[in-house]
Amino acid sequence: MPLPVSDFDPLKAHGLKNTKQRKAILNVLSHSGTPLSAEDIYVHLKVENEDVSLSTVYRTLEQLCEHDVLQRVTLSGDNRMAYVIEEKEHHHYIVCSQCKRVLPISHCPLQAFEKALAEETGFVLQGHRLDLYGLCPQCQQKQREAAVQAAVPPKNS
Amino acid sequence: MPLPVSDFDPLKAHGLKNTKQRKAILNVLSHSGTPLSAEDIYVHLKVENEDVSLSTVYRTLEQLCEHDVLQRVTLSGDNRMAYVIEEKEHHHYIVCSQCKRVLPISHCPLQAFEKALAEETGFVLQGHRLDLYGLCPQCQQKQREAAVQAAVPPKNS
DNA sequence: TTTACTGCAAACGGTTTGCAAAAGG
DNA sequence: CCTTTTGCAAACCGTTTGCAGTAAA
Repeated sequence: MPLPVSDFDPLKAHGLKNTKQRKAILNVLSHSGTPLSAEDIYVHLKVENEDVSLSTVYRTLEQLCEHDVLQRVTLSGDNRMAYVIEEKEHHHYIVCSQCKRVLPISHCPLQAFEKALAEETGFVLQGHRLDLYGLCPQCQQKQREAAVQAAVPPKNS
Repeated sequence: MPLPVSDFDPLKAHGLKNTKQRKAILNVLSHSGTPLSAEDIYVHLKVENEDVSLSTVYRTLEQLCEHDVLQRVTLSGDNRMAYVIEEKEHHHYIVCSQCKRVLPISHCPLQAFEKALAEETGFVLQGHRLDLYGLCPQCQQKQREAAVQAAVPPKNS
């Protein structure tokens, strides 16, 4: 359940001007559980008749990333950047390679690995990028149905 | 130690014509332990006075990926695609966020995690993307030296 | 000789930027 | 008012594509 944005105002908190456009962008992101691209946000706003130019979307997103209000992520099989409201807990995503649905994953399995890796390589670890892809239950189901369909010898037509 | 490309010819093996350009591209990749971008390869060839157009580089890379001779990877903090000779063993990379040096990591820690995740989410896992970033030993050293330098009160300007 | 391949230049898609007008504080 | 911020259009950068010429088999 997304909290109302107004509860803690990231714009005022960072000395940024409180414009209609920025509020609208933050509003879209705060109501989406998953990362959105600039274009996603742009069309979302268009649908809601909030008129914000694409460059403003880009500029706002970048600015909010610099202030650590948002986080940039890049998901498998998509050349675009995507953005989420910065969460306190670190987590990853699994993307359905068919319908592109994105599911957040709360647990990150890499702490132990990073520690071992640091010892082994001498690197000081600063972060990582992990995302997974697969078929979501719904698309598996569709695929099964299609297979059954194909197995039936075509009657007429 | 990179094997001579000629040992097993991926071009002939896949019914692709054995052109000078393709051999040159494969040669560059087989002598690089780490992923290279199209541009990387292009300039590499230019330096060696092998004249290959950038579009040919792109077309060759894509083709070889389709035939599973190469693998596309995308590394943190770089919007470009990079390419490596396909290895039998699955592995990942750690990138130095300062000097951009890339170090391959042989062990992948995600098998167990994927299994658990499949059970938990109902997804059929198809793959993942993981890369790590940090500071390499050399850049840590440089940073330490810089810190010492800064600690000394500036004598004469 | 046939077909695959190459180089060139132009197109493309996502992102960034310069500039003059508009709006926040 | 003064400073940000905005919208527009043009630039940008990595990548892809159409096409006419070239080279492999």
